[in-house]
Amino acid sequence: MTARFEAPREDSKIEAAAGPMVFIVEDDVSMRRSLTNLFKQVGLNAVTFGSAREMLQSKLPDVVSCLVLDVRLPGVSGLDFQSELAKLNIKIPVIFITGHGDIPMSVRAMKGGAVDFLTKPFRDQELLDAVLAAAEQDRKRRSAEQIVTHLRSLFEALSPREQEVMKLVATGLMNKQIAAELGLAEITVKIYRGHVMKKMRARSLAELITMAATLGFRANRTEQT
Amino acid sequence: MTARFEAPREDSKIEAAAGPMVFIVEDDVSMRRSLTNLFKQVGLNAVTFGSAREMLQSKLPDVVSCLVLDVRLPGVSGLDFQSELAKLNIKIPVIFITGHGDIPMSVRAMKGGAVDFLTKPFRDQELLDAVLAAAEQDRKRRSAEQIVTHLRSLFEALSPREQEVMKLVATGLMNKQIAAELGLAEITVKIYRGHVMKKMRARSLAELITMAATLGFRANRTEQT
DNA sequence: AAAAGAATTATACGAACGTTTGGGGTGCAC
DNA sequence: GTGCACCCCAAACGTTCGTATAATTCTTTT
Repeated sequence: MTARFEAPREDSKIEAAAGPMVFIVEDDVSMRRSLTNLFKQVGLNAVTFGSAREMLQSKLPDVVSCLVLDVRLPGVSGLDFQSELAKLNIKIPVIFITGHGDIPMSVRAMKGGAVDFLTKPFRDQELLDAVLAAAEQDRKRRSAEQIVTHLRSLFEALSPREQEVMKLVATGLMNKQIAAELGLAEITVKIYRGHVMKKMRARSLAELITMAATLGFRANRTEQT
Repeated sequence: MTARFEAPREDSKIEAAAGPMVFIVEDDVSMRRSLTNLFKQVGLNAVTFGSAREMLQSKLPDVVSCLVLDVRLPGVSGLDFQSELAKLNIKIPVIFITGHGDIPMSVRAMKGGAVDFLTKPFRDQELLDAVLAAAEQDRKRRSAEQIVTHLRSLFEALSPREQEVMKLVATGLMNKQIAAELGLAEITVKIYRGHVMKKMRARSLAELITMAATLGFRANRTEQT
């Protein structure tokens, strides 16, 4: 092991993508500070906001993250903010903390998909456990979502005809039937089908069917509702 | 609106399979009675138990149902009972009711998958709404489960060799490759494959692949964990 | 205007699939 | 021991699939 050049360790501009991020929406300044300290101590990247609006206005980085949210906030309440995030299709896992909670509040939060609902005072470890669980949940969701996003982009790169053919192939129709359905010659369908396999990078019909299923094309009447 | 004959309302022997059933586990006798009355009034079939053990000992009918569960019970607590049901793989939706609840309790219940957590006193309508939602949830779960159960029974009716072939077909292998994998002649694989299609009642490869996916056979590395 | 890509079809051929017909053998249950 | 299910294979034939070659038309991009 001779001494050699290595990539510098202090390139703090890259580390943004390192660990999970924790967003904190909390109006109480001292609480905010203590939360931030807690997270920094265990190496978590924490970013704080004083209100829901503040957080919505800043553009959130696209990394594994979770949200520690106070229920009682100036302006929109934490619970309403949770609904709002859902409506905006922002799927960040939420951990509520509150000093003045009640049961209906916690139930509403949990129904809304919250990871946890902690009442002050709580032990640091409780919050950290919740944050870690939330981050893990977000990581899984992202990795699943990334797959369908990738597939969708491949699919959208298909020509319209190719897309139609792919859908019908996934339905289980034969080339002949697809041709009839689309008013084409069978040979044409075969060619588009070949394009589909190449462009979707499917190495077998089984893979293509699986992709189609992932994209939400239903093959048969296996399930509904 | 002329008077006309209608199906008789009193055929109580058939109605067992009619609507959803509501199980009630509650030790307080007067509460039990009032709950029963409430459900009867809206045409729901209610069955009560005084404790968790009582309910576990009676054999539950296999119909759409839900469980209204008091948190504070003699013997096992409602929350422990919920865990126990999960461990026993009994997936009945649970609605908690309690007179002496706190937030950690409700959070644990909701994390455990409870549909709702109501504190006494609650409005009748609140409980009814929860029960209806729970029943609907159970109905969906059952209909989904029934499909995989059916598929599994078809799959298990295959001979061992046929099962192996089906798995490999679902993987996207060609007959030739399957033959090599299993040390068979290609023609043999073709024949088993034909059996698989018939016995699984698949009318196309696409359907078979979908079935295999439903049964949990993964085709490619599309997703994990 | 030329290039590029889409949509479309034809002819042709080889590979893969599916089924039928007709055999072999084993092992178990009645 | 006869029947039955499973296991295994072959020859043969027809169908379906996949791809290559080649061509026409249209639209869009450069």
